[in-house]
Amino acid sequence: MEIFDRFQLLRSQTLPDLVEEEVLRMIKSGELAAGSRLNELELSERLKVSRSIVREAMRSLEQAHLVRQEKNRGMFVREVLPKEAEELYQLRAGLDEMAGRLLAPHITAAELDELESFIRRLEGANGIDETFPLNIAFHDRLVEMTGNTTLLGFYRQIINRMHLLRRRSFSAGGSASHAEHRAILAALRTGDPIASGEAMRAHVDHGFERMRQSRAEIETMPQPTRKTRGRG
Amino acid sequence: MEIFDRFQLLRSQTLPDLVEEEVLRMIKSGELAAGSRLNELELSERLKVSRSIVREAMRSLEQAHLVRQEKNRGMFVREVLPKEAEELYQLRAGLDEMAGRLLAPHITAAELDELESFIRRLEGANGIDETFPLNIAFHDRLVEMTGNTTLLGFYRQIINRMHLLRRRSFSAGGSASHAEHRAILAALRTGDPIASGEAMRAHVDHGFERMRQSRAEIETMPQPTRKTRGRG
DNA sequence: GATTGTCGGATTGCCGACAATTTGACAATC
DNA sequence: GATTGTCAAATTGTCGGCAATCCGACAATC
Repeated sequence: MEIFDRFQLLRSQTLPDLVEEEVLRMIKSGELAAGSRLNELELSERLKVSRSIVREAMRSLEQAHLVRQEKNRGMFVREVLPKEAEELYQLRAGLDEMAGRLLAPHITAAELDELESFIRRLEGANGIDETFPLNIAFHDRLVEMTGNTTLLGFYRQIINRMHLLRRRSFSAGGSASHAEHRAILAALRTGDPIASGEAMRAHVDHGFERMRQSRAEIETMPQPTRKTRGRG
Repeated sequence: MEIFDRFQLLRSQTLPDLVEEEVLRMIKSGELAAGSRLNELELSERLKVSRSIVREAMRSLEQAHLVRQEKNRGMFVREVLPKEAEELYQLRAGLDEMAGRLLAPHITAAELDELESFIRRLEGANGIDETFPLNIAFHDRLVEMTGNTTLLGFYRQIINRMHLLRRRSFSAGGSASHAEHRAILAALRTGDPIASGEAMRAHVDHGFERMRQSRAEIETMPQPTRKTRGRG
């Protein structure tokens, strides 16, 4: 690591930042399941920091809607009910449409190549453990290319919240998905904002339908629950 | 206040929540100007709480992009530069367009009346101190009517951040604005999602242009600055 | 006189301790 | 035996204090 990077790190990273990052990682990876309870003392001991640090980190995650605090009762990883899941999809569709509209007019040849490379890797990948992160990265990069960092921030917030959905199918692959990726790329190539936006929106809308299907087939809708996990 | 409300309050409100609320109010009201420094000790003494409480509240506001923390140097009310201002407007335009699309198909007669009442009051109001909060309330209520609480949450986050813009013109009135409100209402009355969405988007886009104009006339673009205000 | 070194007050980063609340178990009462 | 009262362990809410860092002032050096 470059000396300048370390300098920046020491200068900017506080313990609460690191704890927040770690808990976010645990939520994203599924290590911490939706609905599970977070014990302050246990967390602070595991990460070798004081409870104050953990509490600060949790405040941030609460604002991001990833955990919820009940006064005097503790913190819980949030559960996303079907209604909210649909709302998140609607929002993501809106933002992705925006991204397509914004990006199309000024995307470069190099960027088109980069996106195509993502798509090729996605088509070659198999198993959700390979496709899932690649798919996330593809869409993240596409939004990043718009140059609108505020949009990117909101987009990531939505994706983070979508990680709370039980099934990872919210961003899974499949041949239908691959075709849609190609359609997005084709639209961007023409430089048409409207067509690009619509290709993006269609992809998200179809993704929502695929999730509903797979959920309907495999499991019942998740119900709200107060039940906490064992504390061992 | 109802006994049940007080019960709910005691049950849910923590000190950090109250502090966060208060600082948010101060930022919105302009009591705390963008760029100004926040002294932990001073805040904690003024609000009669410990520094830990203030720090927790600030973590939340930081996640909401309303303040920024510099390690060992303090917290500052964020400044929104022109690039970010434009991005916020683009985002708001996107979300408002979404709101129009979502609301149009199922808006009720009572809701149309309510919105019209807002518009009439806006047309009768004068001075930014009257029009500003009314205008905010009108748009907030409209988004709320969509029933998409997740959308409403993101929308409010954007509006909060827009309060950091120096000139309140980001949501000011004017006869042009009034006409656009009428156009939105008319579109919603027809129940057409596309037309309603476009009316909403047009209103925000024009609002952005109005802000740019007034800023170009009156002041130079705000520059990034490290300078802190006096500490008295 | 401009640069560099040193120091002290002010402020933040972090921690451990105490108080308040919750929660489940068990006893008491009808 | 179902309800109510009581208690203790576990956990969270809040606080004040110590250490580390920053920052401006002043002194020293060239």
